[in-house]
Amino acid sequence: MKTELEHLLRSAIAQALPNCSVSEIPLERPRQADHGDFATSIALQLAKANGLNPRQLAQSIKDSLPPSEIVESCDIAGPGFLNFKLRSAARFAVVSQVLDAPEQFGRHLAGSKGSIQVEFVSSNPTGPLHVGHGRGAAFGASLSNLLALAGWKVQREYYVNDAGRQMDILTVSTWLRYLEQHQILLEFPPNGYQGDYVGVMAQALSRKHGEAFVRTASDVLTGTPGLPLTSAALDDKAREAQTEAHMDALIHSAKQLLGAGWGIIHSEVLEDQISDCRADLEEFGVVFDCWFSEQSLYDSGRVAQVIARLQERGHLYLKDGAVWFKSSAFGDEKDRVVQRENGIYTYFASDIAYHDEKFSRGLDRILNVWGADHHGYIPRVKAALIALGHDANRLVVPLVQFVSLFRNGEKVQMSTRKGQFVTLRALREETGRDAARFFYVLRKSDQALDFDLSLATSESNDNPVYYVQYAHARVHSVLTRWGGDVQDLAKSDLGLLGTESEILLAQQIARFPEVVDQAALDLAPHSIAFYLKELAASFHSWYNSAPFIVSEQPELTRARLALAYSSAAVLRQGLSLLGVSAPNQM
RNA sequence: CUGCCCAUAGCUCAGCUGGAUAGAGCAACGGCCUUCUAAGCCGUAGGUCGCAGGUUCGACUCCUGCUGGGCAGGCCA
Repeated sequence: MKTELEHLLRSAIAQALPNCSVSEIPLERPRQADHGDFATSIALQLAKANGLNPRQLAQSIKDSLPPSEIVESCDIAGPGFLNFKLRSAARFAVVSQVLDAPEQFGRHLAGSKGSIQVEFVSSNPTGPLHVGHGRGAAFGASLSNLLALAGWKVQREYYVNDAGRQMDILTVSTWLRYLEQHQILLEFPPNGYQGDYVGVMAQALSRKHGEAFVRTASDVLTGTPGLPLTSAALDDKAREAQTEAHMDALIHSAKQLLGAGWGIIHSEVLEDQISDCRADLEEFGVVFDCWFSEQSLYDSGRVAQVIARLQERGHLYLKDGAVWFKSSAFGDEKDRVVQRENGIYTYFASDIAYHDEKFSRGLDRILNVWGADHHGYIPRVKAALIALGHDANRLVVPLVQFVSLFRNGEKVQMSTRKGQFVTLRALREETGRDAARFFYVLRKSDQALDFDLSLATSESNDNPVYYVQYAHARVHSVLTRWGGDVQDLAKSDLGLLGTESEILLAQQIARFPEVVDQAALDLAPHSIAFYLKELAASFHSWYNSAPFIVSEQPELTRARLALAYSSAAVLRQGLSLLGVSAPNQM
């Protein structure tokens, strides 16, 4: 409908202004009904560029419009707007379009926009996902679905940080709990992982390996500086430094004492965390095509190779014993270390390798969904890509802001440090998957989110999830009451429709493909959630305005049910983008 | 100190890459169930779009400055 109008306008403009090339024609659905079904300000824009009177230009565009089946009238209004009113048949044509192929509505040919990778969540596999990861998961999954519908070939990826110190700390933490369970008592380091899941993994180690990993306390502590005493005359900074040094020494000691056993514990702990994470996300309706291992970049030599390439291109230099990347030459605010004084690569080094690997896959676009606290990291990654000769504009990094939980109007206190964070699993258990998925995308992603648990769990009309789902359930309830064959609805006489609320609802339905396109362009799944609320509102309003089933008028009944059924189909389609179910009964 | 994000109705937030009289949900007030699910609908009221300039036919939208809040600035990840 919209594209047809665009064609009409394009041909009219070509005739009215033969020498003018028009790239894009803005067509909007006016808020006010008396401004028609569609309006365009194109005459205002072209008048400016060509030094013409806007209203006169609008008139000549109008006069040049080719005849059309769909246009009832075209009016010039205000300073030079062109307002189009559609014929009734054109307004309701969308109903048969939806009924003919519900799954195809709003869908572009798969891959027609190109290929895109969405990397999201990518949390360290060092503990359960919490509510912050949940937002990244809900956003990334919904965005991926949205992009797929809009015609992108989408690759969903989770980057597993399975190399590096954090994994070592988790491994040591598990081992220390294991030793505890075997009566080897050591003070548990405050910077170790405190959660209960660590003890659970330790028990699993005992079941599988018995006492194979038991060592004496004095052996374990050999070579460590010990933990700083709380009463010691050290300032906070020095105490923290010693705590970290103690952890590093513990890791070193554990590797020495355990030999091959270290690798066994490390890999079992990792496997445990990844499978737990995967299961958690699957229950949340979030599935990945690829779990990409950071460690694999080291194993394949990719990290060393990419650093060598930067070296060859002359973008590295030595300073204070470390290897620096000259990122400031490519837009970063300062240079960054890629290889430490001790020879170990930084996280940044493997990240360069990872992004280089991504860029070698031949994807048209690459999205990294990151927590907003990582925004300072973007310039250095782009700098590395540019330095390697890539087109860094292919990389886009949507940022996801923080989540605060509220229960009964009070903020739920969370602190990652003390291990007091609410897990995604706990949130799902409290609110259910549908409410959680919907609430997460109810806010623009770059805006901090206050998640109202009381509202999400309330079975009241305040709850937007139920509001939308209820509209869908009502349609199916009526269809059941009617009892006819749903397949017949496609053959209904839609000419019988035409009340104000019916027109409004049909317009809402017709808007879906436009909303999908725009939301995909903006990387904004929240637009889908807002649209669904509006679509549901239009439906509920119509539902209350008149009964659908009129026993003495079977044809009218059929036409109305066709409209109702197409509403339900679009609601289902939209909800599925967000990973929310569309129940037939509530 | 520097960079990024945010500021819209009493509250929580939309506002379609510059358009017509700035929208929705809560909360407030007044109505609608012997009829397809009231988890619903209809109506009333509520605004100097943080402040001050600038760009132009036209600004919530773009630019500059200011105020107020969030985040980030490691040889951590």
